[in-house]
Formats: sequence, C-alpha cells, structure tokens
Amino acid sequence: MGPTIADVARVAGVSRSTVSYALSGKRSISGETRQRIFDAIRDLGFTANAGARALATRRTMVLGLLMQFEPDEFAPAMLQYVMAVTETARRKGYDILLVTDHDGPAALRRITDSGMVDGVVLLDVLHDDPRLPVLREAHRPAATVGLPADTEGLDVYDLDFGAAARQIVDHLRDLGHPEIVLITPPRPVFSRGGAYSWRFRDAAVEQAARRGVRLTAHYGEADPSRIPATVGAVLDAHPQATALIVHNDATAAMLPAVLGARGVAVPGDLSVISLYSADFARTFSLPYTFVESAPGLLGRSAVEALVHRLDHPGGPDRPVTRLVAPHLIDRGSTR
Amino acid sequence: MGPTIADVARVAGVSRSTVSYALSGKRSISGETRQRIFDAIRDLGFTANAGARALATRRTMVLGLLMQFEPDEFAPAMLQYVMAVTETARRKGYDILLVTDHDGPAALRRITDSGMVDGVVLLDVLHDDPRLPVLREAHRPAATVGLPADTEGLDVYDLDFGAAARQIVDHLRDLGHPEIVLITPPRPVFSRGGAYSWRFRDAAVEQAARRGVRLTAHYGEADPSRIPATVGAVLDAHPQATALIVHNDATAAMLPAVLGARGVAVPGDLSVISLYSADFARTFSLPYTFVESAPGLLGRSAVEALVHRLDHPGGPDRPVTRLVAPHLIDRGSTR
DNA sequence: CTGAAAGCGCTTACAG
DNA sequence: CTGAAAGCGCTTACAG
Repeated sequence: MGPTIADVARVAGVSRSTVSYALSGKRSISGETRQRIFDAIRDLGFTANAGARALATRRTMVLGLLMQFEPDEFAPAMLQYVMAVTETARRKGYDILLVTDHDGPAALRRITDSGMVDGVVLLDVLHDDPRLPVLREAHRPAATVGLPADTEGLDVYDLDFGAAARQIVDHLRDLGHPEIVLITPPRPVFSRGGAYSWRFRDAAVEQAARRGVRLTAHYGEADPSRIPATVGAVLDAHPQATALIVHNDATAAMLPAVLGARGVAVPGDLSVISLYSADFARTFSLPYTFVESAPGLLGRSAVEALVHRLDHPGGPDRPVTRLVAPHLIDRGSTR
Repeated sequence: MGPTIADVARVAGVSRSTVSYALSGKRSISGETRQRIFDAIRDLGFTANAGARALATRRTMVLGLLMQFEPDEFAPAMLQYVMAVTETARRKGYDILLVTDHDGPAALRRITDSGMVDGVVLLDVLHDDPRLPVLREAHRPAATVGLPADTEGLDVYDLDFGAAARQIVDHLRDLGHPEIVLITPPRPVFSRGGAYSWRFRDAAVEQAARRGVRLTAHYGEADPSRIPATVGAVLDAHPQATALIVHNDATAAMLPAVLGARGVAVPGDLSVISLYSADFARTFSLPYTFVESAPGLLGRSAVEALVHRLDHPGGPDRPVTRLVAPHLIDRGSTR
C-alpha cells in the first residue's frame, strides 16, 4: 500500500540498509545523509511495515492480553486492569492483542505459536489455571495478575489477600467488634479455583480465631438481583454482628442501596469495610473504609516485568512473585 | 522458534508450496499427500507464522479496536462493546488489537500505516471526530459505533436516539404525565461532541412540545459523588413532575439508592424510564422500564460489516449508516 | 561511514 | 496433482 523502505532509499539516494540503520540508530550515519533520509521519510509518509519487521527481527512489539469473562464476575472491575495493562504497554512501545476466547488454552497456543505476540499477560489466573501448561510449552515470557499454585517461570503479581484479611480483622477487633460477618465472592468463584476468594476468607477466619473474635463467612451472590435478599438474610442470621466485611464487588456496589432500604445506618448500626479499588469506589460513590485492591499497580507491574524480560532476553533476573501489601483507606465507615 | 513450513515439507516429502496449498485448500491435493502433510503438521506441532503470512498475503487478520476513556464516561458500560467486538471478530477469524491511546488520531495512523491491522472499529465516535480524517487517508475499511457528522466511506452503526426519545416521551404522555424531567449526559459530553447526547435531548424536547407535554432537561453529573445531590436538586426544582427520564448510565446505576434515600417510591411517587442495555440493568439490578441501548448488537454489526468489506474487497456494497430502532422493555416503573 | 546480499517464513503465479 | 522460484518489506552480519 504505502511507500516501502526501498522508496525511501531511492529518494534519499542511499541503500536500504542505510535507511534501516538510520531508523534504528544502530550505527552512526553522517549528518547530511541522515537529513536526506528523514526528509524522504517525511515527504513520502513512510512507516515501516510491522509484519516485515517482525519477520526480520523476530519481535512483534505486541503483547497478548488474555482475559476471561465469567458470568459470575463483576464486569466493571475488569476494565481497570485492561486499561492499566494497555497504557503501560504503550508507554513501553508495545501494542496489545486482546484475547477473550472462551477456550483460553487454545487461544494462548494460537497467538503464541503463530508468533503474533512477544509475550503475554494473563488476567484472572486460577489456582490451577489450564493456560499455564500451554504457556510453559510456548516458551514465551509471561506475567500474571493473580497467584497460581505453580508460579514456575512466571512473573506473578497479586494483592496479598491474606495480609489484607488480617489487617481488616485486626482493624475491626481494635475497634472492639466481637462479632463480624464476611461476605465472600460467590461460591462458583471458589469452586472454579479463584484463589483470592479463599486466601482472603481463610486468613480472615484464622485471624479472627486468633484474636478471639467471632467471624462467620457467607457466600456472596453471583446473580445481582439476589444480592439484596442475600445480604438481608445474612444480617438477619447474625443480629449480634456489628461489623460487615465485603469481599465481593457486586455486593459492594449495591450496598448503599441495600442498607438504605433496610434502614441500616453506617457506621451507627453497622460498621462496614470492603476490598476494592479507589476507582471502583469513585465510580459507585461507595463511602466505605476499604483496602485498595490496586488493579492499576498490579496491571502496570505485570507489564513492566514482562517488558523488562523481553528487552533483556537471557538476563539474570529470576522470575518473581510479588504480593502487594494491603493499604487500608479509612473512610470512617467503621467504629 | 517453532517448526516452519520447510520443516513440514521435508518431513512430508513434498515442496513448501504443496504444504501451503494443503493449508489454504486453494488447490486440490491427492489424498495420500494430504495425509502425509497433516501428519507432519501434527507431529511437528506446526503453526504458520503470522508475520510471514501477513507479509505474503497483505492481510493480517487483525482488526484495530479504538476506544477512548473519557473521565466523564461511565466505564462499566464500555466493556459490553469491547466484548461484542472481540467475540464477533474471533468468530470471523480475526484478532483484536486494542488501542486506547489518548492521542487517537496518532494511534490510528500508527497501526494503519504500519499495516498492523486490516481494518478498524471506532468506538465513542464524536460528531466531528478527529480520527476520521486520518482514517480517510489510511484507505482502510472502517466501521464505527456512533454517528459522526460525516459518514462518508464508513459503515456506521448507532442507536436511533431520536426515535428512542420520541418513543419514551410518547410512552409517558400516553400514561398521562403532564410534566417530565430529563437527566441528560454530563455537560462535557455535549461540548466534546458526543452527538448521542443532543440527538436524544433535542428529540425529546421537540416531541414533548409536539405532544403538549412539559419537559425540562438537566445535565447529569460527571462526578459520581455529586449524583445524589444533583438528582435531588432536579426533583426539588420540579415538584409537579411525575416522570423522570434518565439518559445517563452513571445516574441510572445509582438511582435506586438515590431515590430510596429520598423515600421516593417508583412508580408510586415517580415514574422512571431510562436508556441502557439489559446487561447493564442486570449488573446493577435496575428495575426500571428502559429502551435497550444494544451494545451487543451494535458492536457485532460493526464488526460484521467491516469483515464483510475485508472479505469482499472492491465489492459493490455502498457504505451503510444504520440507526437501530429503539426497543422499549416495560418493567412496570412507569404508570 | 556506507552498500550488496542473505535471510526471516510465508504465498502464489508460472510451468509442467 | 505437484514443484521451483520469485516476491512480500524489512534487518543485519559481512565487506570495504
């Protein structure tokens, strides 16, 4: 379609290799030649063909972003990861191939075997994620958001859900709450292997026991229309509970409406504390004290690790698993 | 990295061209040869290199998806378009390059001039969108979701916001409402050139005048935390109003909480009707009568039109502008 | 400082 | 029904 490097070479009166080197800066070009080349590039409106470059360099400068949309996940929260990944990638000179195929392993094999991407970022990684075996065969650098059971060869980033749970339980205990109710992610998230669900819950249960606090965990609803009834039933079942921990975006988003309808005042009647991102809180005007889930940081870190690995092939850096320390934002909804 | 077509040819004992033809099916291969080729492909785990294929065929089988994240837009609604586009593309054999650069025109030029994509889908198209001139120079097929002022050369899909407004006004008038309040998208959406905002509002105002109904339009809030106060102020300013039209996702999402807090019963005290997708309503458990905004249909249609054009280059089909007729779902929140 | 040439891994006229 | 060869548009040793 457009002009090729040969056109530029001809107009500038140099060889194609000289144009290529001028473009890459991989060897020095005399000032005057350089000038003629860039003039020609500008005049012709030349842009190097990505496919040809990829074929020659074996680098596409494209990253695969694999996400899955589970019906029991709350879509609004996902976009924050996507945005963080995309923007970081661009800043590092990479584009993003977005893959949402239902068959994640097959999709991964496809984009990787065909050389469409230099590396991949996996979102929504499960404890025993079926994409990981494929990834290991593919011999491509990869970073994940989410902690799998086997982190071998991966750069892994996730929130430290255990620490988050302990911090939240301690926070409530220090305020003197004797009985706490926890709403966890929906049951399908547990059975599917969404490890963050039990990492948080189990740590909360343990910490509560250690601190001598009564804590009961209940599954949140996957079906939004049932959230009000379920929250109501949970609160009814624990009339003595003075604090509620919400580890479920869908429930958190509806909580003001649900508690408002029940006439429950926060923190007067009930202390509420949750786990989500500041951006999420802003989008839904959630007034609760929360632990930041840090999608921006996690997405950005994953991409930066991946890019670093791509830009330093065979480098000395061991794959890293980083669990981000929780950060509690006190909005005054507990006391 | 992996095996190439030459490896397959050697193992199968045929020429590279025969392997290529076996793969593409563009000429007939004897049964036995075919068998040997596919055995070799399977044994070697061969997948054709996408870059090399793109270079030879001048088709990448990748579509660019350009979206912009404006801070005054409600992120949760965007994902539905992305999913529809991505899934439709895959079903048609295309992958998606997701581009979210702040500088849309530059990003478009980049992916298009470098031949990274065969065509593009533009989301959030403005009335006078700065990406369109770039697109026209690029000579690539493109489809949009959103109606620009100049549709020349584009396949354009959008909801018929004018018809939607008229249908909603008529619906309320038929129920006997003499005074209606409309909450529009935030003011920045208008000034930026988000044409759907005024297409809906102006049609609503006109239709109300035509029908002898009093209708007042107010800007919705871009800042979620101010939505409750703004909705309250709007209702206070129109104590006689018996019906509320909401054309703003952020406001709609918070409406149950806001109206609940004010003690406003729907439809007892106030009839409420809105404009969003069924999926959106489900995510936020919104119980209101609404006109379907059809993100799935629009995203899918745009991709299908684009793919059709790519698969039939130089075809006879004129570019099409399709405004999808509104469909009202009665959930009983008006009377 | 610069160029001629090989090579990246495919596809597709051209020939038989 | 099949193969040898040119070509897609780059990059990069190799040579000077």
